[in-house]
Amino acid sequence: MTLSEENYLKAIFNLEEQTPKGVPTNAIAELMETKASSATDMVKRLAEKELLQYKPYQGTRLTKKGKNHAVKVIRKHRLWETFLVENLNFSWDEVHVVAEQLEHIQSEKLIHQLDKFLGYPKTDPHGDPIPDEDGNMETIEKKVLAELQQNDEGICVGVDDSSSAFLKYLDKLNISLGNKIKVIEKEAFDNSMVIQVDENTLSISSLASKNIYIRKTS
Amino acid sequence: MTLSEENYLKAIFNLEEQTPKGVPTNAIAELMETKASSATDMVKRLAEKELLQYKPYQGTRLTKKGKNHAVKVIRKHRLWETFLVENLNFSWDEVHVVAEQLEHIQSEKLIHQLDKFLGYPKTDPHGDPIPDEDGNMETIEKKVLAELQQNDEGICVGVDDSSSAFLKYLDKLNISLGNKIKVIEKEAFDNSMVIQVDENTLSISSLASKNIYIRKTS
DNA sequence: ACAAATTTTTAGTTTTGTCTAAAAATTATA
DNA sequence: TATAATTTTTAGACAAAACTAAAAATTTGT
Repeated sequence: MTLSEENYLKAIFNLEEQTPKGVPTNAIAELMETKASSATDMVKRLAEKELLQYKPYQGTRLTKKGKNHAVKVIRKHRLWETFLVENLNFSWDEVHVVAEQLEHIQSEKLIHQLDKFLGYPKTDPHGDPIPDEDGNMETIEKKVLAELQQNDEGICVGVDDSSSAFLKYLDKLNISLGNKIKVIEKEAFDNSMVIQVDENTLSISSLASKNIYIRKTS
Repeated sequence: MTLSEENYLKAIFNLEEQTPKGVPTNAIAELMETKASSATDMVKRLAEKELLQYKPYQGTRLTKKGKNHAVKVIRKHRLWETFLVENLNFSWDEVHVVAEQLEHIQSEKLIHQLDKFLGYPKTDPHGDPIPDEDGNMETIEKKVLAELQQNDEGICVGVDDSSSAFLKYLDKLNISLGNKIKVIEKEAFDNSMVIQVDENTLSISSLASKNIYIRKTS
């Protein structure tokens, strides 16, 4: 399994959650920042290896084998992110790029021992669940902050980790995993919110509130 | 700088110590377990990038730029080996293969923080010196055990890490870094030795004694 | 010094993963 | 339901890194 194949597999895995009836080639190409023709080529190769099913023009679906492999890569990615934040003083917006590299290191023992070293963490620094050795992971019932109503309360359990600018912004607002968040006011006009984070009161845009995941507590 | 280029650079760096007047293409090919024609191709590419000087049929020498880069890779390799042994319960014969992969991860911050995390170690688990951020490393004055005479004493400061079988053998004999070793008897016939390792007395072949490095203390 | 042996290079292919441009299939629209 | 717009695939090229086979340069042996 090459590096490139692994990256495509991971991308397709992530896309499947949103498009359960066959992932379109274009979506893959976009996420991989490449051309549709390249995505077609790769999808064909992965189909030969029985990592996914592919019918021309109908999109693809990972096979069990492909899904297993993707989950393994995700497990590695999230364990490394945890290590970087917990032990090497990385901040949560810096870890992604490095973990993208580390996730491809091949060694069963390495990842087993890393997991043990970290104390078998259940979630990574962005609140995403870490699969165990058998590929099972906690499903964290999370809502987007934007969906909460006035006086609703919850705990920040995750963020959309795709944008490092966003993560830096959250740092500035002092919002991080585990914070208790209460909706003080919801502005119907632009969907902005006034929220209370632990003891701090602050205002947050609609866009930002759509990227913060909450586990409701009331 | 691709993965392959980095591996060649490292190989050439290691060969230069033994062949200071131009590294022959064949030697590179052999160490890289590839064909001479491939080595020629790569050497040409590295020469274009000014990482080494190359005149057809005359062998190559790394430039300062090439040497710098090679040392950086070696630094990463040895820091990772240290991490694997100290924190992830790897034994010294298992670390090499994994470190070969980890040494190619690109992140200044990662390696800086890893060094700090490990407490700025001076040597790796095989006793080889770890270069600092500026590329400087301790030169450890080491002799091969085979050269010692009867009643000479020393401390085990390194081993030839190329063979995992050898490292496993040393584990069985309970020889590891930092052990005090004394030559009890030297057999002229086959150059085998009877040595005392800490409190243990044992016999060791000529071949083995050529692969153990000692810092003499008497 | 000259033929033989060895080392090194060149030339031509292969594989992986990408690209552009054009063709084909699908979906949307009027 | 034709036609237009969009999506997807095919065909043909390219670059990196390897290979094989053959040619060229160097070194060795007598």
